Amino acid sequence: MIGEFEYLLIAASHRLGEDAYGASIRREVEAATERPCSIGSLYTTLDRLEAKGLVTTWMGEATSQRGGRAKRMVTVTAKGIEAASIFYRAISKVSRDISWEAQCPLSQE
Amino acid sequence: MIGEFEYLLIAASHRLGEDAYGASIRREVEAATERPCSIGSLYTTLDRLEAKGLVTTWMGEATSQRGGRAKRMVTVTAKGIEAASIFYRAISKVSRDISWEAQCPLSQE
DNA sequence: TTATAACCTCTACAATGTAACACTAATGAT
DNA sequence: ATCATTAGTGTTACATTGTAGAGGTTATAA
Repeated sequence: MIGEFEYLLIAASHRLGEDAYGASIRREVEAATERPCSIGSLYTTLDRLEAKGLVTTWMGEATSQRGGRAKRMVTVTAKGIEAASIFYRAISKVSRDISWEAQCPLSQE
Repeated sequence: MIGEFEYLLIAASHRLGEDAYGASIRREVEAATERPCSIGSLYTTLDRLEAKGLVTTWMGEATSQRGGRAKRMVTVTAKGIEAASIFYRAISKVSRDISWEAQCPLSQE
């Protein structure tokens, strides 16, 4: 089973489609989690996902804009979609009927 | 951030309410993931959740039924609900607009 | 020719996930 | 009585994931 962070990367990549590459995925993940995602975490996990065949990556062309370094593009494989699907289904299933929010107006310890 | 398995335990415990204890939580997790959940995984993770203050556990009475050993009862703390909520929100947010299922009728490699 | 911007790589370590195996305490059957 | 069976829990060790830090490349802008 893939982990939580792995799922975040796969889902973010899938959402981004053609525009999925290291830095954009990172921004997407940060937007979803509302907390910083370190560069190291991201590429390390991307490497692992690729090793497991859940995503494919390749280096794009350098673009002609300030800092236009070549990007590491990402595509989720069918196997990756399958893994994400299983993960998501499990989370959804165990969470059915639960509404985490609004449990306690003022979160007390 | 809590991990995926930790989330499964918290959510299952929360769903079970008064009936949450080791073995019942295990069954709930297995139902959600559709795969076996080893005993060791369960208690090890339960210990960690308790150490982090995300759940409270205590030993119940032995019941008078075959194999009626004392159960380790579990309650999710406010802090645990908070953590689960954050996890769930992140997953939901990054998954918005994605429908994993029905991507490919016959999952090809 | 130096600053700044946008990106990627590598290394090491901490936290989580997981299985195997062992143990306890009750009932039911012989 | 004693032995199998059922329902539970605990411990240890190791594999997999999560995460940060520091450094390196390639481009434009000043």
